[in-house]
Amino acid sequence: MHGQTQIIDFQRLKTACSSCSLQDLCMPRGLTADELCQLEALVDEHRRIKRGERLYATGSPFEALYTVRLGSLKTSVLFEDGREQVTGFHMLGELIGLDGISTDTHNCSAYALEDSEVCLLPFSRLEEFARTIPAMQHHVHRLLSTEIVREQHNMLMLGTMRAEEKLASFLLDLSDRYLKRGYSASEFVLRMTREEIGSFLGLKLETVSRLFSRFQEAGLIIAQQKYIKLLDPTGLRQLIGPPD
Amino acid sequence: MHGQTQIIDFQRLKTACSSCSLQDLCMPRGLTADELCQLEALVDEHRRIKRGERLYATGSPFEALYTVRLGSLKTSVLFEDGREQVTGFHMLGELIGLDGISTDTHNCSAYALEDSEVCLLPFSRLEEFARTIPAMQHHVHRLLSTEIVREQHNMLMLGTMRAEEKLASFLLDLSDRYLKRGYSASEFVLRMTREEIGSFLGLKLETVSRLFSRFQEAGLIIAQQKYIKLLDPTGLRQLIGPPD
DNA sequence: GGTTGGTATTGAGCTAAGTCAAGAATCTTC
DNA sequence: GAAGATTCTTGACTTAGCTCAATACCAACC
Repeated sequence: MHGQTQIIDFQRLKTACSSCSLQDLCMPRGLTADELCQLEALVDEHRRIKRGERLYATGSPFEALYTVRLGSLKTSVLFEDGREQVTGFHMLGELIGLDGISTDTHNCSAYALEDSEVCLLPFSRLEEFARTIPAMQHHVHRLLSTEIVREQHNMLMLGTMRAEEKLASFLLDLSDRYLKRGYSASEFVLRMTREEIGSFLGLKLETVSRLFSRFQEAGLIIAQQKYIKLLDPTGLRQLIGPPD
Repeated sequence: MHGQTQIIDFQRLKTACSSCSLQDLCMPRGLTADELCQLEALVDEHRRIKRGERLYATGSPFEALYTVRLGSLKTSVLFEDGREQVTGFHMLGELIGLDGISTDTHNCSAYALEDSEVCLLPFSRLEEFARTIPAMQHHVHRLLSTEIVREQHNMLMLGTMRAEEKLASFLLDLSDRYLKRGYSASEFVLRMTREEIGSFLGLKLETVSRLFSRFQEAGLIIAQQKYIKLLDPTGLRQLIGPPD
């Protein structure tokens, strides 16, 4: 079993960053061939995570960042009394684990929403690399800062939006991200449950479910369980705004 | 007027990082004297902001980070339709502006809550510095990551807490931060309005006001407008948890 | 291929927090 | 130090979203 994993990992190593279709998503543009080569040496492993399995847990030692290579994950923070807040859903090319740098310990947990695969970037090596290549250094700073901005948007969403607006912007955001990855922007299959969507949006699962139904009645979407089709993205966009 | 400002700034420059009481708060431990000296060269200016004035605006070009040297600030993100979400209140020694790295443009705005003063750290120079001193590089990464973790906590708060819990943890957090700065943990004057607290917590100002009154009736605090005294921090802490 | 357990939908009723509004306290400024 | 402008408090009422509960759907796995 372990032996087989080794073999698979070794094969995957050959399809490294330079030939990876997600290169643009997770790595900076404008690296020289030589620099790209060094970058490849950085990614020392791929890891497979089965649906529902955990990639890392809150409190576990931080060693590496991960980029989603296949599938999708969620990250969530836990409160002492068991309450959970999903802090993000992550798809192809997206980077996770940045919160671990702070204390050398992961500050959230990451779970696979479906069978997934991630690239592993040992952070100390990334730091070394960044020291020698300014473009890479700046890229790391940008990645961290972009995560801060993303979370600020989530705070805006959680703090100021009504349920309807939250779900509409959630769907539009997903749609956008699928589009950027070459998938259909109007038709997709959700990888997360109503409860996870609810947790992310600060709503209860029943509310999420009811809203899906309401959006469907209004002719904005088709929602059959996890299957979603956006019929009227403009209409969805118009939902976001002052109640009026 | 401008001349005078120049003189004052020049005087302040002399009380640079090496003799600044906030050194531990905003800069990494374990720099050599020489490194500290280089660090000082980095901070090229102090800036005074009067109460209510803006330090930087969303969309303005990002050039520098700022550390609070005196007073306090708030940062907030704005939604197209005018809704505002306060993303943080920042006091002595705290660093702001990290969200600007992402797009070379500020992604939130910063306003002084009282007459304040900040140290200005030009980011490109900080990057240069970080390239030569690994401890500094790691410190920058940590700062960014810590901001991510802070925002994750805010998301947890916004998404999962009841009004009562939000305000209790807000007060306890403030108390903590005052304590770390050598002020009283149990008695302080709020620098922000009920509306700003509400925006930060995802509540309306009336709700905040009512909660202050309720906490006071319950003997947990004394709240006379901006003056706050925590009578029973343990009681406040017990408010946070499942409704029971 | 039927059983089981997780997931989703929908309804009825409740409640925490919001809205609107009026008045009090405090700060600002001339 | 009086007038005006903010900010804060409190009350009465409304409502969006929650809770509880029952049923339906779907996927996984003997």
